[in-house]
Amino acid sequence: MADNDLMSKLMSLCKRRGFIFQSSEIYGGIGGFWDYGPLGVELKRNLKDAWWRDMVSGHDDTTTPQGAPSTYEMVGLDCSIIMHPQVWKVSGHYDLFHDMLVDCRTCKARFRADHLKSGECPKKPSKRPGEHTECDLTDPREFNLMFKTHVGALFDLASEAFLRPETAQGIFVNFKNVLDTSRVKLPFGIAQIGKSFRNEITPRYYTFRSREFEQMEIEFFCRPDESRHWYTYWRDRRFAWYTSLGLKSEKLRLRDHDAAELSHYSCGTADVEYAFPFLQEGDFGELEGVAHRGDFDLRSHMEGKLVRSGDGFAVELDAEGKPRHPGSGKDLRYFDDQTRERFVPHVIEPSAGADRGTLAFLCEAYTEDQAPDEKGQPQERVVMKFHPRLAPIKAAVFPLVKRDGMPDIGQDIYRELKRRWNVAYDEGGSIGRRYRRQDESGTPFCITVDSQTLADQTVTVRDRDTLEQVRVAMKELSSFLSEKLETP
RNA sequence: GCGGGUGUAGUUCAGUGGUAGAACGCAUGCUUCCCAAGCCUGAUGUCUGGGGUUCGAAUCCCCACACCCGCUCCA
Repeated sequence: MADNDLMSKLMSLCKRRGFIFQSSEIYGGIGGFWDYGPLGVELKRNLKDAWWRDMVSGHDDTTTPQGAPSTYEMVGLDCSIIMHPQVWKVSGHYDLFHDMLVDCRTCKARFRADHLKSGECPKKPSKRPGEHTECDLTDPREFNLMFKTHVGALFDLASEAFLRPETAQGIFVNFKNVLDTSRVKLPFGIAQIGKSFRNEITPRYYTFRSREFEQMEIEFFCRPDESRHWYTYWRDRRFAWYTSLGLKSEKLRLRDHDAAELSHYSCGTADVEYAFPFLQEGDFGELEGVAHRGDFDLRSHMEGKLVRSGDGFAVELDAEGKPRHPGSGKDLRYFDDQTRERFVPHVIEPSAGADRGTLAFLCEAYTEDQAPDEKGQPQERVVMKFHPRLAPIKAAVFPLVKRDGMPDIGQDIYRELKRRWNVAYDEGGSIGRRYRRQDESGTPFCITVDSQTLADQTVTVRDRDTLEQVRVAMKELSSFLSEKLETP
């Protein structure tokens, strides 16, 4: 049984507190698109920043990470959303995402229009679609899972272009540029964070399956004979990343795809999956796919669109024996100056959904527990237990009361801390109310100026999860928070 | 894409043809020395949208849209 109760409560909190809004809400909304509010944008940005820091800018390319075959390098990239249409023809997305389909109104089956003569109607005895008397086929309709647009003011076929359905291709088509300009040597990774667009038939599950979404992707290039080892390294490393940010391991799982499930390009894929509350008990939803893509992508962009052929891949040919979708013809091979070999590197692709990650951390953070009221009676409390690195607001500063100069001291502290972190200042309402407000925002620490502050320049720091308070000298606050917030 | 449900204040909801409501939240001020307190004052509604029926529609009818649920799909 899915936990719909939890999901409704989380969704109303996200609206109430400004994490997530429906896109274009005042006009009735638009299906499959979502906006992040003031707290949501901080949360999602923190997630992306943590990813970029942990995978890219903080990467140490002089030390072999645990579990890795060797040291490696890592660089970043930021590619355009609209690319040359040939990219999508060669990558296979155009053919896969762009079909004329026929639906049967009776049996609800869907067929490719060009497969009607070879397809099989699900009704028994087996016949071709349309051959049963009850069959009620629609006209062929265009299904385009890529968003189409036009480049330039002229709307004709030649100007047709697509919003990218994945960020990966931008990395592959820039492979040579990066090689030629950054001095990287194999093995190395190219990372990118950016928006992608898929015209999903059924957007569903809050922000989980959206039509516009953000990906955090690495294309990791390595020698073919080391690729298996790198695949397991990345698979395990990426799984561990989520637990390090607070997803409980029993709600996470790493699932290897079986052969039938593998994508057209992949010779090995594992998903990092999370037990979202909107799914049935025992079901998991994908946060990230880690795929072994072999040399499929670089080869495609050299030779043309590939199709499976025996155990490997071959360029798909048209009726005249020419490539159906020709590649760039550019040599995208890597030259190893130690071994004097020239070859197409293999690719390991850890591809994470930033919105799905954000949603998983929201679900994980939502907690109801008990906190005492002013009379000491336990009251229900809603608290978002974000990992400190992800928390939208890192600390809040309160004067206990609005007199005796406490607001001035509180504002001084606020201004000092604001130089390093996103910090809130609040003097409205009772102290308990202000604590609870920050609990729903997921703020890990609340700093309160009280009468003792006036005497000895210490403040109380209240812990979001334990409710415990410690006294800290004002001048130690910055280093105190630094240790609490930035120690992994 | 199919079927079911829902749509009223920021949130949760009441309102069944006759003046748009409650609680919480928010804002304001007083009080308050540590966990949603008390009191003051106040703001906030395209009743999802569009059509129709009616003297009159949040309420009845039709059409759309959005979200939730179950199938289907997930390259």
